[in-house]
Formats: sequence, C-alpha cells, structure tokens
Amino acid sequence: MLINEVSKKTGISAHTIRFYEKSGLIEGKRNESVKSNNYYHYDDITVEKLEFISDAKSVGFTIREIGQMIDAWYNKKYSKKQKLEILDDKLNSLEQKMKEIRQMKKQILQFKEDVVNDRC
Amino acid sequence: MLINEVSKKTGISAHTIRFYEKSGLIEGKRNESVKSNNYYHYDDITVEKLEFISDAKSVGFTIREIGQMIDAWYNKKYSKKQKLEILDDKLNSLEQKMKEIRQMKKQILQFKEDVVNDRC
DNA sequence: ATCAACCTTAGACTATACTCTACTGTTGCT
DNA sequence: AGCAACAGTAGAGTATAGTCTAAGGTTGAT
Repeated sequence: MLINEVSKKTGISAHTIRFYEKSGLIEGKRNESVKSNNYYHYDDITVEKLEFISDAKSVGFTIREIGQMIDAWYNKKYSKKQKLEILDDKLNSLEQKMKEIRQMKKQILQFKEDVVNDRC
Repeated sequence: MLINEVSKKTGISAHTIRFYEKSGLIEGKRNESVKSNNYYHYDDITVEKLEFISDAKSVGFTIREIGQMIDAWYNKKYSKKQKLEILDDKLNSLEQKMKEIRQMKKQILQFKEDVVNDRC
C-alpha cells in the first residue's frame, strides 16, 4: 500500500502519517528492486497501528506513550517482562484517568444541582 | 489573598495563575483605596476555581471548555437553560471518554495476553 | 509526449498551554 | 536608608502535535 491508500483506510492524512513515521510510531518499507522511485510501502499491520494510535490519542496518551505501547507489542527490543511492565503501567494510568473522570462527573452533577436550585 | 498565597494553597505557580487570569478563567480584584500598588487580590472562590481547573485539565478538558464550565456555574451571563446545556454537554463528553478508556483497556489487556502467550 | 495525480523532503507555520526572563515598582523588616 | 521578598507587565521561549507549502521527481492513462 502507498501512503494515500493508508490515509483513506485510516482517515489520517498523509501529512500526519509521515509525522507519525518521523516520530517512530510506524515504519514503511522501500522496495529495493524498484530504483526509479523511493515510495514507501505500508502493510496491514501499519493500518492496525494507525488505528491504535487514533484510539490511544483520544484517551489522552502522548505520542511517546503510544510509541512505548507499540514497541511493547510489535517490537523485539523489550523482554517479556519489560513489555508487561509497560502495558501494566498504561493500564494503571487508565485506571487513574477513570477515577478522575468519575470525580469530575460528580462535580459537574453537583454544579447542575446548584444551577437547578438557584444556588449560583 | 495575594497571588503567592493562592499559589501556595493550590500548588499552581503564580505565572500559571496569571496565565489563567489572562485566559479569563479567574479574576482578581484591585483594591481601589490603595493607590501605592496595583496588586490583585483573590478570594476563596478563586482558589476553588483553580482547584477545579486542575481537576478538569487532568481529565483532558481544554482551557476553553473549562472556561465554559466555570461560567456556567459562577457567572450570570448564561440563562439557567444554557447553563444546564453546557454542563450536560460536558457530562456527555465524559461518558464518551469513559467509553474510549474502557475500549483502550480491553485492547491493552489483549496486548498483554498476546505477550504472555508469545503471540507477538 | 503530455498531464493529472501521485510520491518525497525540508522546512515554515499554527494552536494550545504553559514557563521563563527582563525590567520595574512596593512592602515590610532591621 | 537598605534590602530581601514580593508584586506587576510585556514579551520571548518551550513542548506537543500536528498542518501546510514549496519544490522537485514518478506513474499511468490518453
């Protein structure tokens, strides 16, 4: 797949895909046998990663954190133990986010009550 | 209270408090009777707002969104109906965030399983 | 051969949310 | 009066995450 096809599949612009590539989140391959151009080719795993990136971004993970998770899953550079550590760390931060959201929900519900009862 | 006291109470730097003031989230009052200086004075409500700002930021609300919520609660410029609309809107976005987090949790748990079972 | 529609790179630009610096003035203690 | 510790403003600088432009090369259909 060339970049435009990946872009269409994921809804992420080619610009942004290149930005993610520069950031080390994904990696295209150049076809060595073709010498006339230097187009990058992407596989289905890349599409999968990009979908994960979108989801992870919307829950508030940074590019760096997302990179760690991708490495923990797709990469050989960590030991099993290290991978599990990274993933557990991210799970903990999700738990933390959940707690904060529940708190915030309570707070806003309180605001609402105050509005309804003209206490503000 | 002067700015440093507010900073100590909230753990937010004086710089950042001034930034929030410029952004319209809080508002200090100048003492008209004192002419030798132009120090801002802050009340307990401001401290309350700043604590809310910290919490709201950590669940991912932007300055603009936080400003809306503060206005919906402390300000006279919206009708009751408008206030409730704003607050409901934020509650919905919290629900959305929760859903996304639960999804992400599932995904990471799947990653973990794959790591444990050497599927990656 | 030409032309639209692709591809690449380098680098400039934007928005958000700070964070810091420089400079100046005020307060309160000794 | 001197001085540390505080206050204010303007504006520059930083980090993150894109977003866009310019300039050039390639592909594929006509």
